[in-house]
Amino acid sequence: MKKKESTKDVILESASNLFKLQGYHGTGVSQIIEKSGAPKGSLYYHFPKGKEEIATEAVNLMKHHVVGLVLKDLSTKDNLVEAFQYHVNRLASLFDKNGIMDCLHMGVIASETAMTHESIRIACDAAYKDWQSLYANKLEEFGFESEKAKELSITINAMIEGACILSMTSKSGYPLRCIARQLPMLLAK
Amino acid sequence: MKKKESTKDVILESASNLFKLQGYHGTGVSQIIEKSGAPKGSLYYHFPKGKEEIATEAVNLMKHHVVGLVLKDLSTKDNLVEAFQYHVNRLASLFDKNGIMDCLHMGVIASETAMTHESIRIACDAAYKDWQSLYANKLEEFGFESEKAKELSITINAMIEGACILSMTSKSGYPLRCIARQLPMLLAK
DNA sequence: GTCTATAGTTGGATAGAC
DNA sequence: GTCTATCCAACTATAGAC
Repeated sequence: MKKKESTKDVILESASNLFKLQGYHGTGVSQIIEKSGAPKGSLYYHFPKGKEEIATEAVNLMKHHVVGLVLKDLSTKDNLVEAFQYHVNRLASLFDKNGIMDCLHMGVIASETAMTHESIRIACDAAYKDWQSLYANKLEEFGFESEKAKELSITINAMIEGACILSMTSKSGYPLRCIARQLPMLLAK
Repeated sequence: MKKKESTKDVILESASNLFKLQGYHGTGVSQIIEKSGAPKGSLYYHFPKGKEEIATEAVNLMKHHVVGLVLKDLSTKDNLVEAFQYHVNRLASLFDKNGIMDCLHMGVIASETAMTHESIRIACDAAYKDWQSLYANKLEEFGFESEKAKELSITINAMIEGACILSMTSKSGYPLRCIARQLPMLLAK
């Protein structure tokens, strides 16, 4: 049984893609309704609080999407370092192939709204913490003590976010591949 | 002899501060002229190509500012790891004190414009590469081979940019301090 | 070189018919 | 729940007096 995609879901998916690429202020409500095909009235029916509410829910959608992606990537290898390297290198390959950072880069919207739109900031914070938990779980699985695993998970999260920016700016997956090669030192016991 | 600050410089400094905090699309030309005190006519006299030209030159200003800051921070310690840790921890302290990431965070404007405003992208790319050169020089000074130094410098750059985002999102300098503590592993020989 | 006034467009948001 | 028409504020940019 195929689940019909509701108008709300269509709007949210279009919004999520646009926000990832152009950021919060760079994306207009009119652009969202144009891409989703929905009329402006529907949008304000489903999201009465307007743009900020759409962005908050779009961030939650990105969060769930990335959780799935990370879980899949990290479970492909038996070796800890190789698992994380596979994850990062796959992001690099996707970027080189598509020319856009179409996954796992929330940094733009997070930095833009951190000091001005509290509800979006909270959603971004929750997303980052969820991803870090996935990393930390994997690290503990391989013998890292809880506190150390937490610090490493934050470091890995930071490296990836930063490398996404450097890759976009230099138009090359090289920075991402570069941090992948430093993971053995970082995760040495 | 005190050098008088030209109208152009005042505009550029205001623009630079606003772009760092609010990003490219989040900052209006009207806001820049309001903060700088200059009238709109002057702005378009000094920057005929408008907002994009202001942003490009504002990024160059940030670049030079950070170059000075990095050179100063890295020269305070004789020990390699301690020098970099001092640098990162100082960013964390500044953030905790001021509540804003007022230095060394160009990620917002870089990601926002990477795919749409080529001249700004090039300016950001040049800034990142300049900072990485400073890091790489320090690393080579302490015996790292050229290629390895380059990869580490990119990694450090990525970690800092990413940690700035996480610190802003979580409203705490903790992520920055966290990556500082992982530097001994990363820079071990 | 400096400043004002304003053009022209797009932004987010709303009212009300269906 | 869906869609259209429309409001008003904000935006970038320009023209032209001084």
